[in-house]
Amino acid sequence: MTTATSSRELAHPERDEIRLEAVLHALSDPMRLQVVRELAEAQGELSCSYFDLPVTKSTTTHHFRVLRESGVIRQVYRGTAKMNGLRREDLAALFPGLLDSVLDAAARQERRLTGS
Amino acid sequence: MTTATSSRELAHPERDEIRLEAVLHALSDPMRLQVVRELAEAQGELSCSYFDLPVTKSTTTHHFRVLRESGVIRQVYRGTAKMNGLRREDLAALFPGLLDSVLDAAARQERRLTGS
DNA sequence: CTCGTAGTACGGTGAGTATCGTACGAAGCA
DNA sequence: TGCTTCGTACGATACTCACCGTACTACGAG
Repeated sequence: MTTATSSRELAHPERDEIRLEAVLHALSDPMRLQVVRELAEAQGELSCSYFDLPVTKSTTTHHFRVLRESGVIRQVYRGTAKMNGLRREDLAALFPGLLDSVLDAAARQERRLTGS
Repeated sequence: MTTATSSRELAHPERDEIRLEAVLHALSDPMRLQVVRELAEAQGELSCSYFDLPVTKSTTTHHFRVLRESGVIRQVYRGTAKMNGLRREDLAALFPGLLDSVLDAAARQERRLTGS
C-alpha cells in the first residue's frame, strides 16, 4: 500500500491533529529551530546526517522526532538515510504566515546578534 | 527616577535582550497563550486577578513571570494590583508579524477545534 | 491600626525533556 | 557473507517546569 519507499513507516500527525502549542514548543528549542531554518533554505529534503549538530546521534534522533510528532517536518526513509522535509503546506493551511514569520524572526535575530 | 507608579520594580528584559526562543517557549503553554490572547483583545492593561485561570495564585504568578521574563508582557504595580500589557511595539520591532500570526493561528485553531 | 485583597516567596512533587552511552537493526557495498 | 554507514532503542541522569500549599509582604480602606 501507499508509496513504499521502504518498509519502515513513521507515525506523523494528520494535518488536523497538529496543535499550535506543540509547534511553538518544537520551534522553541535552538537546535530544532536551526534545523527548521536549514530545511527552509534547502527548499527540499535533507537527511538527518546532513546536519552537524553538536550532540550525539541519539540526541539528534530525539530532536527530529519532536519535530515530526509536532507536525513541523515529514520524515521518510530512503535507503539507509532518513529524509526530512518541512510540512509547509499543512502549516500554511492551519496557521497562515506563522512559519514564515518565525523564520524571518530567526533570521533577524541572527543578524542582530552575530552579523552587523 | 522614571515614572514611579509604585516602589516595587519588576525586572524586564530590554528590547534587545528579548530572544525568539524564549518568546516561543512562553507562548507554547496553553494557559499563557490564552492570557496573551486576552491581553491582545483587551487592547490595554489587565490585572492578574482579571484572569480566572484554573490554577492557584502561585501558579498564576509563575506564568505571568515567564511571560514577563521572556519579554512578551510588561508588568507594573498599580496599588495592590499588578497590571499586565503586551509589549506589542518591542515584539513588532524585533519580530515583525510574529505576534499577529501567532494570535491568528490561535484563533483559527480554536475555531477549528471548538467552534464550527 | 486593623483588616481584606492582590500578589510573592519558598519548598516540594511529579512529569517531561535534553542529554549521554551502549547495544542493536536496516540498507547498501565489496 | 561480512563490513560500513545511518539511524533506533533502551536505560540512566540531570535539569526544567507546571503545579500545589503555606507563610508572607504590600497596599488601600475603614
